Parts: sequence; C-alpha cells; structure tokens
Amino acid sequence: MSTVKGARARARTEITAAIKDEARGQLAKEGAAKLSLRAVARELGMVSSALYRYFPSRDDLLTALIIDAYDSLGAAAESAHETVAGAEPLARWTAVCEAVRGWALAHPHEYALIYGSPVPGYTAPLTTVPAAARVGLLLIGIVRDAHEHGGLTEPPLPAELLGEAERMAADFAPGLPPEAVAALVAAWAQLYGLVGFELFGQFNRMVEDREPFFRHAVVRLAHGVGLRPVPPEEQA
Amino acid sequence: MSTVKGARARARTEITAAIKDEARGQLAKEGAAKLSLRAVARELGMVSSALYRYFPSRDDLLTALIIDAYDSLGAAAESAHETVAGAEPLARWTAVCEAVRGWALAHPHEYALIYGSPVPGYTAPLTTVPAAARVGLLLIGIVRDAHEHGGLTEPPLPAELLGEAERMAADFAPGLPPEAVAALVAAWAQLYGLVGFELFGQFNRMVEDREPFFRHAVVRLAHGVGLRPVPPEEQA
DNA sequence: GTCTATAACGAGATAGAC
DNA sequence: GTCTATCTCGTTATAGAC
Repeated sequence: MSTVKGARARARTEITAAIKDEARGQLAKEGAAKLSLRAVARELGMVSSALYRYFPSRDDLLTALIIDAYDSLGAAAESAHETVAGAEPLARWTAVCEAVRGWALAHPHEYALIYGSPVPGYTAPLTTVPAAARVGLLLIGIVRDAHEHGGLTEPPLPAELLGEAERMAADFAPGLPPEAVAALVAAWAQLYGLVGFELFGQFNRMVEDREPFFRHAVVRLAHGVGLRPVPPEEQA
Repeated sequence: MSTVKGARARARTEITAAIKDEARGQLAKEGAAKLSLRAVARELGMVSSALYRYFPSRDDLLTALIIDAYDSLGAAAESAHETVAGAEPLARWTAVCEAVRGWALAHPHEYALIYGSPVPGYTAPLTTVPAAARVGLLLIGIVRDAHEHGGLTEPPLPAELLGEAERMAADFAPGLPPEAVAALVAAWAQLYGLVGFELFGQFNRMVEDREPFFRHAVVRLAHGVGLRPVPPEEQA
C-alpha cells in the first residue's frame, strides 16, 4: 500500500492488474474451469512464460481473483453500511444485504467464482479467509450492536444445537448469544440462496419484480435473527 | 415406458444410459464446462460421430443430464414425502427438505449442474422446466394442505409485493394466499442457500454439526412460510 | 432402417525445438 | 521470445455392416 515506489514496482503492479483484468474477462466468457494462463498471455501480447513472473501458477492467479472478488464485495458492503452508520440495526442489515445483491448483479461471474460451484481441481488456500469473512463480520457487528442496545430478541434454539452454537460464538462472534449466532449463520447462507437464485436464473419465469421481493425477504431474514425495529429513544 | 421392446430398442436405451453414465463421470472429474463428447466416446470405445445417433449435440447431452438430475432429486424428495404422507405439514416439509439435502450430499456434481454456476455458453431449454418444478410442486402441495386444513398462518406481506404475489399464485400455486406464495418462493431459494453453502464448502471451519443445524434451519423456514405444528384433532 | 466407422473441416490449445 | 508440429474439440459427410 505504499504510495511512493519505484518505476519497477509501479510497472509490476500495473502489469499484475492488467493480467487480472484480462483473466476476469476470460472468467466471463469461458468460466473459471477454462481459465488458461496461455490465453491470458496471448490476449495481452505477452508470452505465457512471462506470466509466471507474476503468478507462479494458474491456481495462484485464480486465488488472486477470488481474493479480489471477496474484497470488492466486502468493500461494497462496507461502504453501503457506512452510508447508514447511524441508523437502527435493521436498516443497516438491509443496506448490507442490498449491497451484496447489487454487487452480485454487477459482477455475476465473480460472484459465481466465489459462491458458485467449486472449480474442479482447485481448492482455495487459507489466504482467502480474511477477505471472505468481511461481509460476515459486518453482519455480526450489526447484530452485536443490536444486542448491546437491547434491540435483539433471541431466536429459539433446540438443545441439540446449543453446544455447536456456543462453539461458533466463541470462534467468530464473541459476546453474542449463541441463539443469535446460529440464526445469523443460517441467515447468511439463506441470503446467498436468494442472491444465487436470482443470478443463476432460477427465478426466471417465476419472480418478476425482484428488487422489492428481495428487500422483503431480507427484512424477514433479519427478523429471524432477532432484529426488530426499535424506537430511537430505546437505543442507548 | 413400454416394458416389451425389441432388442434394437433395448440396445438403444442401454447405450444411451451408458453414455449418460460416462458423461456424469466426466462431470465429476472435470466439471460441466469441460464435458466433451469425444472423451465420452473414447472412454466407451466408440467413435465420436456414433454418439450423434443418441444425442444430436453436446448441449443436448448436457440437457439430458440436467433433466435426469432434476428428476432424480424430485424422485428422492417425492419418495421421502410419501413415507410421511399422513403426517402434519411441518413434518412433511422437513422430510422433503432433508431429502433435498441428502440427495445433494450424495450427488454433489449433479447438484452443481442444476443449482450451481451456469455452464458458459449453454442455456437450458424449456424442456427442463417440468423436471425442475417437481420439488417446488411438492412444497406447494404441503403448504396448500396446511392452508385447507387450517394449519397455515399467513405471513405478512408489504403492499408493494401484493400484485407480484398474486400473479405468482395464479401462475403456479392457485388456491394459496399470495402471502404464502411469496414466502414459499423465498423459502425455496433460502433452502438452496443452506444446501449450497454446505456442499460448496462455505461452512468449512464454521459449522461442524451440520445435520441438526440444517434441520433446525428448515423448521424455521417452514415457520416463515406460515406452517405451524397443529394438534392432530384440529386437522380435518 | 439403424447403426458404426472413416475421414475431414475449422477452430483452438499445447509442447518443444529453436 | 518465436514458430511449428501435433494435439483436442464439435460437427458433418459419406460409405458400408447388420
């Protein structure tokens, strides 16, 4: 992130960006399974061996694209969240969810890359985890705020799930009641079900007016997590 | 579906099945994007042009695999539903949802084919629609039964969605209140979000005890649609 | 009629020598 | 970094076996 750098470093970041841009273009045309270093090089007027100075393998290029996609989605969600920073949790929840949907509709192939079918023969390394967690952390923060300010009604949880929910809370959502964590993880998966169905064409000839449909669904998702509209005077 | 057929017809169905089986194997190894008629033929000891007697094109083979997958999923869901045919709607709902998850875990590549990222350059023809609708029709039937026997509490619906919900009800769920139809379509998408997240690895290092987690989530999905446990004496 | 095999096309990927 | 020879692919035309 240094702003001052030599010409060599600048050229390197520029070429790296050009490679990733071209690779994203191939993602759209052929899909992640057919992403080929050679085709990227040809399109850039380079030779395939030159690409290996920037990405040691096709899988590393894929990993970089995945991290970029998660980061782009995370940044879109965070910026949408900031525009409603002072609002009540339910409004912040829907703002984040709508940002996720908006980003997905604007970047369908990158969405497919991170939330669609796995790429055969590729397994994502752990380096993708921090970028992948950004949206989740945002949602956790919203629910935590609601919890701390009395705007959270804990959803029911069967006894057989209590231990698992407590473990999840300790792992990545400390301070939240386990009931809310279990509900939040489920809501998170369900949010992506809604987005994926729209994006992958499952709503074709079924749901026409998708934006209000989605908005209503995510409000009900929030209710399932325990978020309720709270009058301002009740907030601390 | 004729049980009596000549040797010619029998050979034809056998070879058709062998082609599809081999193609499913390639689906698992290389993904749908790389499904190749030539590779299928090679593996079967045939020559590629001979396959055109059975499938007019590669896309038609893909379509056949997609329809088979939808039908296999639909049959699994229907058979699970039949084993609890007399039970209350909520129990039938969870039985169908668990059958969907079970089928998906047993057939991950076929699940990815029908509910994962679209195959680049391929668009499913309308012939896939009837098979694709089977699980949805099952869920509609369950909700309709609940509605007719007083076991359905209509979920809330904002005014802006009422027209859309009425259109959806008229299109594919006549007799159901529009509130329930809108909630059902959302729940359907959310169900596949839960299944897809587990299948595609998004729950790795997050949710360990997945079966009870899923069971609880689909019960809450059913509540969202308006299904509640009803005491037996209240059922007609 | 029904099927399989041969051969070929145009397009694209790939490996290796230079 | 360049070039070429050799692969793969989907698809079609054609000829012959059952």
